[in-house]
Amino acid sequence: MSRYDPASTEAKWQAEWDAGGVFTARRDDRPKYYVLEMFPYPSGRIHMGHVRNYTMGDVVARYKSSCGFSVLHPMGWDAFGMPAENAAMERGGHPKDWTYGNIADMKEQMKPLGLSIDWSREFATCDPEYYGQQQAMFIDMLEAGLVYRKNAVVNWDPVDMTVLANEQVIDGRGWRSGAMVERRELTQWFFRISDFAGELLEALDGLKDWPEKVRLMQANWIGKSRGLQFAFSTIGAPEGFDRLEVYTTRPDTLMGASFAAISPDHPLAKQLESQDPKIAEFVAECRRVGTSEEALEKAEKKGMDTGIRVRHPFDSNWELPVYIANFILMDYGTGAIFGCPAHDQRDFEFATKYALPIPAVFVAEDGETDLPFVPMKSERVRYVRLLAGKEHQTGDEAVVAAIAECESKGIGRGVTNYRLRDWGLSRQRYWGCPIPVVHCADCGVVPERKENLPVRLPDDVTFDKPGNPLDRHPTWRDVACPNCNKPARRETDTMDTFVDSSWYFARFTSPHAATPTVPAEADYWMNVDQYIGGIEHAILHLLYSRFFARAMHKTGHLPAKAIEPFNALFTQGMVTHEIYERTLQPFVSGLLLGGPIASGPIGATSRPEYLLPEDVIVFMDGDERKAVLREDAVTASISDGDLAALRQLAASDRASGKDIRIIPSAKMSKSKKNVVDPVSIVTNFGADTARWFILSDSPPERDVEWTAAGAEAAYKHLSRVWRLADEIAQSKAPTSAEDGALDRATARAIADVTAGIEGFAFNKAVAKLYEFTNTLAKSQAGAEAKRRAMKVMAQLMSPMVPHLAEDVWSMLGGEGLVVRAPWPKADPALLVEDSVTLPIQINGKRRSEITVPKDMAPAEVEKLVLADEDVVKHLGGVAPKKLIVVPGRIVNVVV
RNA sequence: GCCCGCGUGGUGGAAUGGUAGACACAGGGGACUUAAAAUCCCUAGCCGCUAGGCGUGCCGGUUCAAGUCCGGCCGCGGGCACCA
Repeated sequence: MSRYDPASTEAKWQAEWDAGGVFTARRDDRPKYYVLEMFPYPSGRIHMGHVRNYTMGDVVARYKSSCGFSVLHPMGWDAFGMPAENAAMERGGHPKDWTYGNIADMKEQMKPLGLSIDWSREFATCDPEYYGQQQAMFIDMLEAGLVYRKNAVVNWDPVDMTVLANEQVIDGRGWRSGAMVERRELTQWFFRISDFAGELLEALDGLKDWPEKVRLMQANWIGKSRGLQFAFSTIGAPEGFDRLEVYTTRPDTLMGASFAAISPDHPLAKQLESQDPKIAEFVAECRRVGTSEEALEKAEKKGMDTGIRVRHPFDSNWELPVYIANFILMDYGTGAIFGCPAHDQRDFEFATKYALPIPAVFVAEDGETDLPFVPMKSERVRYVRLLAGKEHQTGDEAVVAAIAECESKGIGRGVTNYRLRDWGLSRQRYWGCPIPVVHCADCGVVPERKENLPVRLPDDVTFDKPGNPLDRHPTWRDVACPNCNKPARRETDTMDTFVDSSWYFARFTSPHAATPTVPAEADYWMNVDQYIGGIEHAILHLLYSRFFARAMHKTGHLPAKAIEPFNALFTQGMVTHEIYERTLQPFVSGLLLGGPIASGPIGATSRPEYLLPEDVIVFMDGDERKAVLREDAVTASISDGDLAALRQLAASDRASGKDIRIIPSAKMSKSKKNVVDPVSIVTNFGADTARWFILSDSPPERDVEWTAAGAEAAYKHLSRVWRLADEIAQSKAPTSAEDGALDRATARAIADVTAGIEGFAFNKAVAKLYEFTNTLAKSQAGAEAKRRAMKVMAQLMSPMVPHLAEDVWSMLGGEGLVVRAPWPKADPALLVEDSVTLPIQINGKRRSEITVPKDMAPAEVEKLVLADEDVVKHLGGVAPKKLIVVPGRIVNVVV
């Protein structure tokens, strides 16, 4: 072989690794290291986001393996979910066939990437072997009181007669029927995650190796608040509603109360609804908004006076109206609030809209009172009545004082509240894990017997009409009660797919066991030492997994040490690409009369058309980047490099209105066609090029833009390393005076690349490898010194570009496979520099520099600085006021 | 609407509060070649002939010293509980 040829060598090395069982995880006496990337949904095609995710995990896995750890690096499939059902509805076929077909396709696409995955542990969440164990745990959790049933609202499509996911509701309408969506109550299963709210919040402090922002997002999501819960006494309310409980985080603003408001889902609202058609109409209108918080918050704030009044707790003569308002959430607090327009933006808008008073809470000595959102002129501001005479202080203190005062007067009590709601897991869909219970007229809800698990999804279902096919499958649905054996109905709801992904990491420790986990295996492998995935999972998936680990511990499926299952978390950025768009001309029959079309699109029927990156040629026209259709260039026999011809083609496109616009980079998406298929990159350049490019340039946590130029540059660099290794392997140069310098550069490279990998700064590790390559290529050292350096290069590159590393290693006669070689260590003696160059600033501006021995005393440095020619020139005879010497870093002369 | 993050040359980015722009892409110049590709070398933030000045989204502050810390804006992105 005389040139870099990934097409032939990559497959060869992969076969050698497989044959040697290099990546099979083993429980032994080495310390273990568990690396996990968030497992993929089997959509059918891998995309660059997957490549980035798995490459990062692979770097860590291979690096840790070289460092002497017994590494677990598994892969599986998050295989239940709506897309499979949608595919069945649109194209026919069965979700199962679609899903397993996609898994096979994706695995085939992933294999050539050369990932160090232990494929013997692979599973899909839709395997009965997996979801059967999930059902067993559900039953355990039911017995442990961690699951319960209650009513909850869903999006209901009244035309299709089916439940819709939030993403299937578009502008308040069902995505297929177009009908206005309604909210409807169903009895559903819930996990008691809110019981763990305090614990899940406090434990965040211990997650030192999680990104700060993820911990903050979770803390905000859990939303701990301290407030006052108290009851208004009501006037004119229906029987049983003589008190109205409200919760407020701002009891100090109680004197600013203007109205009370309840959620449309509040029991009082429901009671009124049945009595008053006008209220019924309003509540129905409120329910036409979707269930998502975003939809509720963005909707126009509306309310309706119920006619009921409540007495202010501080003054029984002070009456407040009770509204039903569409922005009050039933799930938070008591589903009822008091409105304080002077101190809450939303309440202010509401009060303004319905002409309600805006009472003051504070008063200044000169009589100035607080107006909504206008800073007060007076500095000393005191509360009115409640907390009377107290100066207005920071929020927390005032709240604590207000709660104390209210409690002392017998008005309510201080309570701690959480925003976190229980996790509703019921889904009215087929392609999910069946909830293993049976509904019996006599016995109620009865769990399925464990020996009957798994409750398998039936295969004979159709998707020709909307709704859940399990509901209309009598032989599956109608069963005998496991308790009394009388005819009963199986639960037809399935579990939220988040349940599947909340414990898969634990299942990987014993993927095919007859119990959910095996103690010895879970003890050895848990926790996940490094978890890697997208920031979009920062809240839900990670919070649910943290809850599930606790629930699994309570039910005996995980050891206590695993209740925080992910020791370290890394959230990677997205892969983006620029977008190529042009205006698709409407089809015009006949001749376009009247000569050339002047400019621009024709009429209103023009619409944008997106083009795949592979179908365009991008080039520079002066300072401007332009693009033409590759097919047009080929037709006109224009080569990629013929700029003049490309410019001319672009100009003629422009004249005819079919010029291609380049839109700045955005997340790769099918609809915008700005996707690059990893398979074609691997086919054309090899896996190592894809891996090298995706690791270079951008920091892993940030978005990376895929560019063809960048991919080619990566390939060129790898080719250069290959040639350099080839050259060095054949070199017979004698030892030289430069050998020592190269050894020092090698030590530096080991230290820097190791630091880059350890710190999850792969882009910096890559940059250091570029530097090391440049140094080695220029070095005049002897053959032996160069071979030493090049072998270290192979080892340092091995986690990132493992195939090329094996090539280089074998060319230089390295022993065995580099994948099995221990990570190189830098000789500390070679890392020490004896002298240091200090920049000299005068008033913060760099004017000169001096090179001094590393440990020179600051006083000595000062003398040299003041004697420096440039310093003397700049000072112009003026004595400096101050001289700051930061040893080893910088000198600043202040005049 | 609420919560979170990000903003540095033409581009991706580097920089324990201490020389802003490492490394790379694209660009410019050169060598090699009949020519091209490939490869190698040099160059390069902006303004200025130079001296020098200006520069990390904008405005202000702290400091001997600010991309980095603090306050206020602007712009872009992610999440919002039935998408995975």
